Amino acid sequence: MENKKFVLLDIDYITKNNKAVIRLFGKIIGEENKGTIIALDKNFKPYIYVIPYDANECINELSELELFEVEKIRKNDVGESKEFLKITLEHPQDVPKLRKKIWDLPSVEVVREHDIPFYRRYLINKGLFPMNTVEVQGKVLNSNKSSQENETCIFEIENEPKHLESILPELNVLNFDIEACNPRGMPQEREDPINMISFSSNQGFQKVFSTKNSSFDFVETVPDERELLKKFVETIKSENPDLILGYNSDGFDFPYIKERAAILRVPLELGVDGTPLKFMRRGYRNAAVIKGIIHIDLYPYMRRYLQLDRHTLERVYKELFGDDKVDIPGDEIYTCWNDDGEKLEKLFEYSLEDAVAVTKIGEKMLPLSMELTRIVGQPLFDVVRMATGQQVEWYLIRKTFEKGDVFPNKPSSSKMSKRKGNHVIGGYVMDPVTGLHDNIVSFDFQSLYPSIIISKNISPDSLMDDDSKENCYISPEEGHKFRKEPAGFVPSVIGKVLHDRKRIKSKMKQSTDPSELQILNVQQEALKRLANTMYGLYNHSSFRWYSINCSEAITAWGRYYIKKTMEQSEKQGFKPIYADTDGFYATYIGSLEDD
DNA sequence: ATGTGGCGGGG
DNA sequence: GTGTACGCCACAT
Repeated sequence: MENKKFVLLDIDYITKNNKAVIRLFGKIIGEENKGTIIALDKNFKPYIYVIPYDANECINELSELELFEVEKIRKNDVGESKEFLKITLEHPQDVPKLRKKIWDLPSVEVVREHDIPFYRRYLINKGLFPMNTVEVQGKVLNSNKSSQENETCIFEIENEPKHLESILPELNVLNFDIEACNPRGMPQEREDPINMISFSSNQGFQKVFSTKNSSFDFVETVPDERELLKKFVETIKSENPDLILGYNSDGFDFPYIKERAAILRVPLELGVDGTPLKFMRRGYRNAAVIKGIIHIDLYPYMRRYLQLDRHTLERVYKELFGDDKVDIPGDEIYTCWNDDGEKLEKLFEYSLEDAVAVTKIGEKMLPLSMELTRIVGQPLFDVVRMATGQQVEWYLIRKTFEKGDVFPNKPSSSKMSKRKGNHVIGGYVMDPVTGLHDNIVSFDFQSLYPSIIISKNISPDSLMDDDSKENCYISPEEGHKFRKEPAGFVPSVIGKVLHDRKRIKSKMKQSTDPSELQILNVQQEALKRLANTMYGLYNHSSFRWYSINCSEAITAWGRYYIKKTMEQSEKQGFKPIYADTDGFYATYIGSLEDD
């Protein structure tokens, strides 16, 4: 038996002897023996829940199917205690195969928790958090070749989670960029070769591989494109990064490399387990996947984080760092490449600068996402590609599991389009009084909606549908009612998030260490993002905890409070001149009464 | 006003 | 892979 401690980078499962085996990819830190590790667990089985009309009849009907185990269990379903059947299956792929059959049984009302990818289920149920340290017991493989049989690990989480600041510097981040060109526009992967591949890492590694010569010593010349691609593979192997970053690498660099490598028959066995680069469809875009290395495309990421008119690498770089980087307009790259003097040299510089810019943007932006990863509890690869709403949803799913409850299903597409037809009145807006104003004062509610959710206990599980008017909060206008006790699921989660944030902010006041301050600031920003996203989700058609009543109640109370505050301010001698949702501006015209 | 289609970004 | 998810603007109806 070995004991190993490592940072959990990634997770998946493979099938061995018809059984699912979870693989945890990690990086050993804080020891001399740094390195990649793959830990295996074959003792975890998929399961789903069923709400039966009649439990015994249902067990009877289920016995026709080949299921591993069926068990009666009482659980809370959005505040309501119900009898469930927990059905354990042999293999994750049995779930999509059998759930429809099970759902169609006469004694089954509904199937629940049937759409959770196996690795996510594992992270949640084992209480594991990617980008945090994990301790495992058992036989453990070092990377390369996973041919050994019957490995088992028993997992234990470290009691004291490591601080991000002690993990971040240990991670090796490799950044890259490719150059190709075409006289008529965008290079075509079928005809135009790759001319350069640039690398830059957070450890100071900088190199450009090219099929042309240069006087720069950061350029290494190779005889042909085949060798260039081999260098690409070799560099990733020798640098052994934990993360690989690019800019539009999901949509351009990796697909281009894959196509060129296929044409030139260069194997792209980049994964730490030796598997090739592959693409996964994730919603409307593809994501390039290298097993065991976290690939992050900063382009879609920056689009979500920065509200800009354009998101070119140049534009984003200027926004973050204020200064311009060397830029060559797209249509001049062909001319530069076919010049053999100064212009070609400039292209080498530009190419490396792009990789360096990616390094710098990564260093600035990644701590926030790593922090979110450690809160949300899903892999960094997934978290950086998720909309905030999805991050919140996975966070709530984990919280539901921790509470011991069953979470809601995703809505069917018909339910979703029905929801889309519902419209909720937004925040109160008062058109500005035109003209120049003196003595302007601004009034702001600090996180108005999260506060309302907590103080009025607005949650699907505390929503009342009976006629009683006892012990509840009644919303203005529509008159939705929320039980005062017990604390609802969403309010208590938001409450915890805001409480954690408060704790971090007070820690910030005591700290003077700039690097600690920076990390703490990132943490509180991550928590703020989560808290501020939650209210709007009640009105998102695909949200598992969707509730039009909750949504209406929040904005109704919001309008009520801002109007009331405006009235109060008028009594104190202020004249509101503009209001929007959670704050207003007013001019001071003096006390109305003499005193 | 509402529906559908295309695009971003990469060289 | 226990999958299939963006958000905005242009343009047409």
